[in-house]
Amino acid sequence: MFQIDDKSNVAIYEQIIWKIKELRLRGVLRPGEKLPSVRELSAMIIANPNTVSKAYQELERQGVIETRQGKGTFMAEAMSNMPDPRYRAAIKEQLQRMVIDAIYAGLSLPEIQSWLQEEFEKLGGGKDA
Amino acid sequence: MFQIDDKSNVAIYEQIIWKIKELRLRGVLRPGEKLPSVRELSAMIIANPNTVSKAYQELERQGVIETRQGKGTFMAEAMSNMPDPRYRAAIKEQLQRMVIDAIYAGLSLPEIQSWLQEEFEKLGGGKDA
Amino acid sequence: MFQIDDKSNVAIYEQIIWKIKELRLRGVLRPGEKLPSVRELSAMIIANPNTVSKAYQELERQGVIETRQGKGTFMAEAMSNMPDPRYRAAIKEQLQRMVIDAIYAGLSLPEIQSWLQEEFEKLGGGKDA
Amino acid sequence: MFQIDDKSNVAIYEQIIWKIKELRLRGVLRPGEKLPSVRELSAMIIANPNTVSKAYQELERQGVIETRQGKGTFMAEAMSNMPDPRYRAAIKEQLQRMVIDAIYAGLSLPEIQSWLQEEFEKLGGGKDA
DNA sequence: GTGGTCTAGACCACG
DNA sequence: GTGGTCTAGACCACG
Repeated sequence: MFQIDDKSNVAIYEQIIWKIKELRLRGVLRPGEKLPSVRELSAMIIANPNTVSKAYQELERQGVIETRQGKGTFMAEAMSNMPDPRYRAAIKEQLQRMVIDAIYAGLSLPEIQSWLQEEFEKLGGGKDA
Repeated sequence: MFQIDDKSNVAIYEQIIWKIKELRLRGVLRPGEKLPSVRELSAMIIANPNTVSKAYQELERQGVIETRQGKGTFMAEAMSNMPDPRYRAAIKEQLQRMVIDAIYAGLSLPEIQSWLQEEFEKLGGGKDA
Repeated sequence: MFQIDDKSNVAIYEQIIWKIKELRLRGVLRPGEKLPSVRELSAMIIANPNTVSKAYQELERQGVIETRQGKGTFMAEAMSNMPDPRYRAAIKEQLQRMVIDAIYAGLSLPEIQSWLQEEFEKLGGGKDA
Repeated sequence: MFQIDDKSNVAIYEQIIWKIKELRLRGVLRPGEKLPSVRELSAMIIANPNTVSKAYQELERQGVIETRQGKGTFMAEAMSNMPDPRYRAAIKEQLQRMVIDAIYAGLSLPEIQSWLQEEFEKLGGGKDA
């Protein structure tokens, strides 16, 4: 279920965040579903509990998961979209950098477009799988 | 010509790298053109010369710019595309993360597609502007 | 284990790079083995941490070592050979310059051949010691 | 006759030194032959006269060329070998670094041996062509 | 504790 | 004037 890349430049806690969001979008994790505890997940992926904890805190801040005292951590019932304009701007910059790198890697627009569509479909396009 | 965001999470030297690639793709910087010296650019963007130097070194390693001893730094004549498969995989991951964030931000596929096309056109799509 | 020559014309960070590659080839450093931290090595060889850091960064770029976030730096598992033709050309030039200097120093072909063989054997000839 | 690589990491004055030694070893430049003046050579290779001057000074110091006041610069009559042990040690280090790089580039001993022999023969092996 | 980034500034080789 | 190397040291993210 869970693959983390030790050697990646992307911080492990960020990999966890993206992975959980991805699993949510793909319908593998469902609303209200219980997540592994910090200790369980850190054991599963061989990471420091602090690292998992940091990921969970950030996910909670974003409304993706919820902690219920004494009961554990759960996927949120609703998928919160954050229509924060600053957030949109950040994504646009992410896309701009990706496009620059892509052109330098010799990728064509149709190629990236097909990747984009493929990813969107794999993730259900937000249609709350 | 050159805007650097102090408060960004993206490191200054990385911002410089992307900016120079962007200006190259948009045709603002042309093949063989002389770049500002390390000291000049660091004065322009109010950064430390070492930071600019690090960006220039990485750009040289990527074949984007060239250093000629005692003469300064120049845009490379040819735009090197790097058909390195590892590099393509890294870009695909970049795109995957962007899509996850985009869906969570409530963006639709058509919206991102139009952003993508817009960016590609703005950057000449590698058609060596 | 680690000797750096202060007075050499070869930059300290380059000496570190060659030394680590040499120790790897001689089997002193083994795949997956933990390297001294930047701070430790800089203390060992009495150099600035930044200098060691620069060497480590270049070694990582070449695939010789790997950095794992917050865990330290490790020898890569596999020895990456880089069959980059530009790289081969650079080595041939290195050899050409060495031969010119050798002839001017009055060295004969058999002498250099025996040095070459000796070095190759000492380094295991890439047979992944 | 003379090729200098602007973009090489090897300093231009060092390229000139190696080139003149190479031409001498290959018999293109002969003992006692007149060399182009500093100004002529700097014009030929589009370099700064100071750069050529530095190369000539170093070549003279090594006994490869001779300056005769008011007459110009000439190849030395005899090929001076310098059996300086420090010099031999430096060449051995040069060879060691080359071998390390070669193994990392996936080159085999026979390959380098054949390169070595080839170069030696091309340069007359010091047999004062 | 670990490496990454950045500043400040020195010194030097090269051109 | 140009970039390359190095020192000294701060601050921070990550684990």
